[in-house]
Amino acid sequence: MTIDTFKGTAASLSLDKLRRSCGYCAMHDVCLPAGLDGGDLERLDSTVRERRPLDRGSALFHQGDSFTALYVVRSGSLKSYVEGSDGDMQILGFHLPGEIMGVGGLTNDHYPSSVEALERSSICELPYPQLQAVSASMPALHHQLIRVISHEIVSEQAHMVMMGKQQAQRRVAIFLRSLADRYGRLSRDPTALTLPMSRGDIANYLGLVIETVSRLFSRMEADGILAVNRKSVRILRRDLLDALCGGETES
Amino acid sequence: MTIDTFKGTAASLSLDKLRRSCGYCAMHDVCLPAGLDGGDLERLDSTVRERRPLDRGSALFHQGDSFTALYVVRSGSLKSYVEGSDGDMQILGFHLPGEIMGVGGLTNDHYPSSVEALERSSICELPYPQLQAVSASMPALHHQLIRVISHEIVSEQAHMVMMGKQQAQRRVAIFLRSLADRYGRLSRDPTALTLPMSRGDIANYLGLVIETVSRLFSRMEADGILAVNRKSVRILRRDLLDALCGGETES
DNA sequence: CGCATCATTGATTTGGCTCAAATACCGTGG
DNA sequence: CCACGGTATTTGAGCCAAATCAATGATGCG
Repeated sequence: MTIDTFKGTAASLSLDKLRRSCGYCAMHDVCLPAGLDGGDLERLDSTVRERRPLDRGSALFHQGDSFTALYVVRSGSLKSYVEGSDGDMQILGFHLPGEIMGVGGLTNDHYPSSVEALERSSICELPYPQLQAVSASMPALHHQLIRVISHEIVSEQAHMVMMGKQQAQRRVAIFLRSLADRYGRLSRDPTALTLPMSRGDIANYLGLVIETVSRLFSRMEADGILAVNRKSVRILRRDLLDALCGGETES
Repeated sequence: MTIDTFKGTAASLSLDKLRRSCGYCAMHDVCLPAGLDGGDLERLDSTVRERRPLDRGSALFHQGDSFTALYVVRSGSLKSYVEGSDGDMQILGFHLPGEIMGVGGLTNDHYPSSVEALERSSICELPYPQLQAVSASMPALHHQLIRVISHEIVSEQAHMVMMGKQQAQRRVAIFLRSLADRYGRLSRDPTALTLPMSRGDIANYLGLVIETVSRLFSRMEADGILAVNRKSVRILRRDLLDALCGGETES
């Protein structure tokens, strides 16, 4: 392997570590380290731990667990949600590679929501004490952390706009567009979506019922906007999709 | 004045300044400086500027303005909202004394929402470059800032739960309870609310129409839960109000 | 005092929910 | 490989909570 030529010794372990490092991660520039340079990147790397992959349906943490770390999706996808005492749940968001999870826990000592894998997913763990220690002497990381947290706020606000008064079809359209754009940023084909979440999850997230989502998928397919097949959705007419989204700005 | 005994000279200016300082501010322990000790507090103070009061209806900043500062309500109240290109607006939140505004701007260089005074209000301005400089050498402030931003996320999530699938009456009940609790934290009477915002603002914020809010106020009055008179709302039966809110946790 | 805005109340409509059923899909075990 | 049971999804019919439409009443301001 060519990598060995400049990082010669102690083969498998260090190679493995390198492969897992932020600098070589495919998410590099859409993730927390975006904008950090070499030295800083290494110091951040030293605080990142990789957890063993989560299987579909298993939890990264639960609402009420004590806050210990922030997490970033490395691969796969997850959902975060809160559960009321009466057992109803509300999905707050879906997390794709490069996206951060657990920021709600920073303000208390407990996570205010749960996060669960939608498919087998790998996760980078950033134990908060270490992250704090490192960022104390690294203004760029510190600022980047604040930016990432603030970005969460803006995304949530976009979601609130959608939940506020938009029609069901527009909600679905905005959801698909947002997903397509996030796929695009990950250099995946933004017209060929593979929805990792169930119809029920989508409906819950959008404040609709499952039947409505299903009907709207069918309708948009009949209108030639989508080709829907189970979990795979192909966007045939992005222009029409955008039209359905109306004048709203997207996340 | 007793204050002069330990901060003797240069009468009016420094007294004025003192009166405006975080240490003497009534919001002290519900605001950004909560938990900071003497020395740190003074250094924070040096970055705080007080803007001249905003009149009802005037804007603190507009969506799209370039980001320069965070703001904290000192007195009065404000609303933040976004406007779609088609002119529709969605209110994202109301801001009472001690609460922070503008955090959405941290992730971009522009504020993603507008903020407007609901009544004559005074505001503390925290120019971000200075705040950044000061917090770089003050881990406690830095952490506090992150906590405050994270708190915004959690509040928004609570709002999303409400917007998700709650009945209209529950939304109104949760809104009133949240306001009452925030009044309480400000040591105001949490049973005697003075709503600084219009019915239209409330309706918009809750994802309802104005008529529905009006009807529900009337209904809750008929049920003996509230006494409503224009902008003043007295909570007569907090227990019944809580019951309407259901098993949901509040912000 | 008169105008303009805000709020309340009533009548009617409707988008999305609920209830109900059929269909497709998936993993499992024979 | 195929049959089977369970789950997820789609589709249909009717209903309901809240929206819309329409006045009327109250408040505050110039």
